[in-house]
Amino acid sequence: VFTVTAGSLRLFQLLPDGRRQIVGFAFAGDFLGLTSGGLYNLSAETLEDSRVCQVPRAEFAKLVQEIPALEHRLLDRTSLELAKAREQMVLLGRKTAGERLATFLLQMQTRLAAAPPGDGSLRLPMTRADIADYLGLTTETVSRTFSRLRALKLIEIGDNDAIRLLRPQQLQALAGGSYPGTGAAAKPGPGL
Amino acid sequence: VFTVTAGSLRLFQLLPDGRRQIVGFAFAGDFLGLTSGGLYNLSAETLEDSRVCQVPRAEFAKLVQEIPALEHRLLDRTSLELAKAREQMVLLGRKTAGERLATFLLQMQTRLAAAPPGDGSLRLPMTRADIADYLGLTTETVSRTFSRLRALKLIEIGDNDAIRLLRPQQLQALAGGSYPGTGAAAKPGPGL
DNA sequence: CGATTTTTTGATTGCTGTCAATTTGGGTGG
DNA sequence: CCACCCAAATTGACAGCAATCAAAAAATCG
Repeated sequence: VFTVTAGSLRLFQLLPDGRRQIVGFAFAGDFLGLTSGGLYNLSAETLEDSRVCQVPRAEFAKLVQEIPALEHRLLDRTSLELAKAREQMVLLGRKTAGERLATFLLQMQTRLAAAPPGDGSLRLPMTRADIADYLGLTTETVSRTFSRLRALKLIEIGDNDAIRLLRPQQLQALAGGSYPGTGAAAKPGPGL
Repeated sequence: VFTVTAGSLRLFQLLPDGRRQIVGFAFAGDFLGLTSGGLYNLSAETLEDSRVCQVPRAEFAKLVQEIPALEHRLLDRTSLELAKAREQMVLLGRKTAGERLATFLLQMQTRLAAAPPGDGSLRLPMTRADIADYLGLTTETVSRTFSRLRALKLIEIGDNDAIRLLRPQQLQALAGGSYPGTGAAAKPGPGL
């Protein structure tokens, strides 16, 4: 069980033949390690010099028993992670390359709002290959799509990896926010 | 907050232009409704005649307060859902149509192991369109892939929607189980 | 049994992947 | 400080899988 205190990690799974899917990135303050039965392990690698706080699982379990509020918070966080995972499923299942990258940039803007180079730009700690494996694309497509967004004047790419979002509202439109359908419960189905 | 007591539902999100991503199916015994802040709503529709048990959110919250063990169970379930969502991200981001369908059939075999028509076959309650929107494909591709698997003698399709998995081990190989990478924590990154 | 929806099959397009080459950037050692 | 080296990123040409467009066949329903 870990907490990230500085830096950033990529969380991913591999297929037997080496294909990789990055299921998320972890930044300072993020929590890792709930495995629900030990199966379903994730792998994690640092993206840059990082620092994590490690807690033995047994000790953590004791801590949870002593402080019920902790479990409450944990459930809250996990539910949020689940919701984000589902958003990502929408992205991976239904969005085009341009929409994926726009969504990603807005995500990163939200996540990295505090830290980056002061001015409105983002410094992405991950490589194009990481972004590709996160968005279900290839490095080449990611690169091409960056170029296309730059040509459209939606973003600006600085000398380092600094990226500036020029027209957030247009990016937002391109990203295609997902919708809460018509109703919360059973509607058009056969019968209930 | 709901619990499914009979039947089955599809859980999905929509994009503004109508594209749909089904993020999961719910069967008898499944739990719905943790929203972590109200944002991120899912939509749900029945796939067949179904029955759910509805509990007002306020009442549920009280119940949770009274029974701490309930929250523990809830966290466990949610963690499991998160793990499954991540598996699905691997499918959506990195698997081919054939691999997706094979994975799906094995999933359904696990889920529907108890109920279906006694003999080893599955009765899928969802349409080809639902399957397509769950696997990030189109109806046509799903149909074609079913035909291909049938031609390969990996499955058999009965009169109704009954499907029999002929060679589970080959399907398993095709599905490409995902891997727990090399290490659990930071490895090849720059430094820690 | 006719009407409608769902599924299957076919023809073609196109987005993204693959293969390949070039350019850029960062790090190292002279 | 600069030349060199290597990894990462970009760009180009081409191929392929799945999407799209279209139509036929099958199943469901009233």
